[in-house]
Amino acid sequence: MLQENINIKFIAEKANVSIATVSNVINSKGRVSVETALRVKEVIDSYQYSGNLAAKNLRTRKSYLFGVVVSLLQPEGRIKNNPFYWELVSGIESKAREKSFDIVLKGIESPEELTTFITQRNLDGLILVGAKSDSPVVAKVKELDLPIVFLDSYLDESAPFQVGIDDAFGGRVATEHLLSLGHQRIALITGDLEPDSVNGRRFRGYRSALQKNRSFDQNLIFESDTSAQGGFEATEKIITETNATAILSFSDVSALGVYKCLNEKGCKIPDDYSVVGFDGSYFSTFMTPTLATVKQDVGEKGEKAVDLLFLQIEDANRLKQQSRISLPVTFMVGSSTAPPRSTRR
Amino acid sequence: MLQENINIKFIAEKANVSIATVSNVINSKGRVSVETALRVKEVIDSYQYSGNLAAKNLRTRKSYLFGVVVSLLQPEGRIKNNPFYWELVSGIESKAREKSFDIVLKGIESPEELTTFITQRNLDGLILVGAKSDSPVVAKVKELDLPIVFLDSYLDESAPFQVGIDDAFGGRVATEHLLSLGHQRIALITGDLEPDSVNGRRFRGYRSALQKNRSFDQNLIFESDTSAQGGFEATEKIITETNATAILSFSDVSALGVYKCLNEKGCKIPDDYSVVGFDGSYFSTFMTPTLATVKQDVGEKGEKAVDLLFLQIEDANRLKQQSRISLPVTFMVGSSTAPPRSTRR
DNA sequence: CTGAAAGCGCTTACAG
DNA sequence: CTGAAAGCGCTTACAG
Repeated sequence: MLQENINIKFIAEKANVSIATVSNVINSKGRVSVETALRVKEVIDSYQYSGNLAAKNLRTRKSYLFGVVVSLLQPEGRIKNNPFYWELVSGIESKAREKSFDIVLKGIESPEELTTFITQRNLDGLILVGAKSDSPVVAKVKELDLPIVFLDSYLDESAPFQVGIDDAFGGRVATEHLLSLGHQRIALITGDLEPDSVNGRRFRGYRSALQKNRSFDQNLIFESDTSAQGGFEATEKIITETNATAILSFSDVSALGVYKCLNEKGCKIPDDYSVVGFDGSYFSTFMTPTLATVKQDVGEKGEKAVDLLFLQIEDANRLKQQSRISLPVTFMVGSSTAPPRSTRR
Repeated sequence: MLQENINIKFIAEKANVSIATVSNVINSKGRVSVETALRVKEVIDSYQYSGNLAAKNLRTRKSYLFGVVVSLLQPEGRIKNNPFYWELVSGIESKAREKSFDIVLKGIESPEELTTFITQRNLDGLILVGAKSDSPVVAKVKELDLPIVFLDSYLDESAPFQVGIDDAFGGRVATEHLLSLGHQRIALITGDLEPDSVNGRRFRGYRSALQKNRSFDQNLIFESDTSAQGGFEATEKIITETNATAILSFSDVSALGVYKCLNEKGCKIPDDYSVVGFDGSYFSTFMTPTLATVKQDVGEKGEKAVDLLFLQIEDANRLKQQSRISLPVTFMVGSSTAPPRSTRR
């Protein structure tokens, strides 16, 4: 007694109609009488029939699949450790699910792998995270006739759909907060500092605030890994090599290392050093003292990216329209900042 | 000049062979002469042809797709905040990629959604994370004739393929560490305490260690959210309602809240309270004082799960074989534990 | 309103 | 060693 495959033909037979009618019912084409439709639906329900997407895909060229690519070409560390990716992917998935799209998560090691991935799977859209403007992946992908959204990237107009946050503003507002407290020497801990990157923009904000105040100093900038360890090592240098009174870290994760190092060296936060982070991670309010930070909504970033994908799918004309979404950030006051020691009494 | 679709027919024409031969070359069936194979390969390369998986899938019933499902039926908070999921998914993805499988990440809200997902996409395998033994999803999924691996679940023999860690051992070793320091009253902060769950097993380890020592006390157990906030709230109660000298948290994330609360109340770690976490998160060594914790390798858990999937795919006979992989955990000494105050001088 | 037929791009017996 | 043909499960003109 072998289980017959439940496919459209099986349903058609049970409902005494043709497979074309079953298809019309499923896709609500409306060219079916109400009674027939009802009967077909009943059969579908009773057998829990749910169609074969591969066959549908083959016929319609739609896969209902979005690719989410986190380039492995980036420094390995960032991928494994950044606690944000899950939140991001979570936002993407839930938004995609609303419209019955699935997401396939893919790490790639070369541009060719990406195009192969896209064509093999007939992807309906692609979300690329943290692509660098000069990356061969970006060049390759822009040639494709496919809805794409770049996340946390700063690409030129040839990549019309991008979602990010106001990084420059975040960098500026964090710096201005420290300036307003009276800090003049604000050390910076940053990841990779390419100009057209998230860090690059945050840096611009930092620099412009300081330049307005004539206190920008190249020697206070420390490029390190975006990780707790990276923050720790940068802080060691800051303590010994500079006379900074405040530390701005372009990620909360690094700020963990800043705290650790300051604690080990017997430096008090905020008495000896004020500290400001970036991201507004779930743990920032649980650090002691509470970390002042620039908060962003990572989940929403993912959701917006999916919105832009659907925009491109639903209205092909918009393909030409520029649409860079820049989500706002908020400065979160914490107990990790105070006026510098010299100005206090 | 419209771009012709590059499909198997196109390649066949360019190479002057039939599509059957192209197919045989692609799939290395070996029934093709060396010269022909070479010529075909050249054409394939020059057009960067990469096949259509939907068509292949339709024909062969293989999708080269694994589903990774994090049940949304669990308390919402756990999904969004747990920093481990990314590490887990990262391990799954990289292992799957080695054998050219892609993974589709899916949140589900009902058992029906899951079966629909599986049949629609013709999944070749499924990884289910943190399923409860009495969950309808588990019941539904076990009926299916599909390679499945349960992660961090404690199901009976009817679910032969499971991957987890030695939770009971972890709970025991953490407790014994505190006992050996002289602590008698060890408060416990745990998430959901179902018997057949990760927390349930860790609890068994905790309880058995304490019972052996005749110091198990039901009043020292605090069930709360697996989150920093949950840890914070539980600690407030521990301080005011108990005379505990040590706190064991079944997650490092909660331990963040423990630290926060103790700091706020002016309690010193480890002088007033010893603290032990669980998981060995990237941030545990960056807490001050360094958190003693039970370390697990989340990425490896994901990789092992994929291994078990391939085991089932490659050898259908093993479908009956029991194979629960329990990965080891290591106790990581930290600066967060010390003998209780009363025993010190 | 309904159904027969073609075709999406593959693989796989089968014949030669 | 090679190719013609059938068929996987759908959708979509098209005819009736």
